[in-house]
Amino acid sequence: MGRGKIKIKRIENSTNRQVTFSKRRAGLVKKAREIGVLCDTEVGVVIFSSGGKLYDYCSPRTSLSRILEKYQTNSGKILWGEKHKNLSAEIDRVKKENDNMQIQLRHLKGEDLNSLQHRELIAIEEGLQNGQTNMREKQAVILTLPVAPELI
Amino acid sequence: MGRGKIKIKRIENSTNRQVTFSKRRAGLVKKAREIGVLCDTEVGVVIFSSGGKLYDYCSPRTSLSRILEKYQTNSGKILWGEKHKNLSAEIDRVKKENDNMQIQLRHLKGEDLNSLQHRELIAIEEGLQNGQTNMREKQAVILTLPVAPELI
DNA sequence: ACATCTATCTATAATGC
DNA sequence: TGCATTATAGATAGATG
Repeated sequence: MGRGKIKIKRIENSTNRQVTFSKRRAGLVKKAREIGVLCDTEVGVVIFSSGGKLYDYCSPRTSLSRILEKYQTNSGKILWGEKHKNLSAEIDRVKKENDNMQIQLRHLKGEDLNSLQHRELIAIEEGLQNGQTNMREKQAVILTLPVAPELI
Repeated sequence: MGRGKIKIKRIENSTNRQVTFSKRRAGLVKKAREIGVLCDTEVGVVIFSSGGKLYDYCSPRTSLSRILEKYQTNSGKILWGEKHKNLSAEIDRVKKENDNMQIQLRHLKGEDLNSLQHRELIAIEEGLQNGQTNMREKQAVILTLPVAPELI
């Protein structure tokens, strides 16, 4: 539409490309607004220029966020699959750490020892003894302090 | 554009509205495709008809998901609502649990005791002694077994 | 409700300043 | 470089089958 017909393919001249981008972006947003009003629909448009700049439009009385939420429930497509996967993976990882520590704690308390090898029991025993040694040293320090331990 | 000019306001006749919706939706998507190709940009469009039906377009070689990911990093707006928040919250919760157990373990090993109150030290000491008691009982059982402990 | 047609309106490519 | 103009291509409102 204009003085000459153009082929729909990337405009090589970067100046022309930029100019056309501005014009057509405005046009696209205008059309989006119009269909929204005329047909009483919700419309969202997101455009990234090749320079990475962001432009968007969305019908009044709603938000991209809300439109996309609807999009997901309607299409069944998950838009943020990757992000969610990452978060879920982190949860799994942390929970596993958690379980391991839980078990260690139990062992140190003398619980759930039945499934352990002798070697492992020895290690725990050593851990307990180290702990007590350290603890006694600490207590000793406290007892030699000139004030009551409760106030430390 | 057409036999007559129209005002940009909701089309009351529902048949006309539906027809216009189809036509303009096609037009909008075509424009989106064109600006994408001509200007080498990424474009995403989401439309909900008033009947709740979903239509969308997105440049080839990408996906709405990717476009929206970019949208978020560029705009700083968060598009995903509850789900994401819930996952984040769970991560926080689990990590906190994690930290607490980490600390307990350290304490039982006799580390990081300096910041503790006397009362807390006593509790830990008791824990250690319980642990050792339980441990000794366990060891005693093992020692009375008819096979070498290593093979258990 | 759906496809086709066409007169008319709109968007815009090229141009000029 | 960016805005205003204008001739033309493209989109589409209403009509018709």
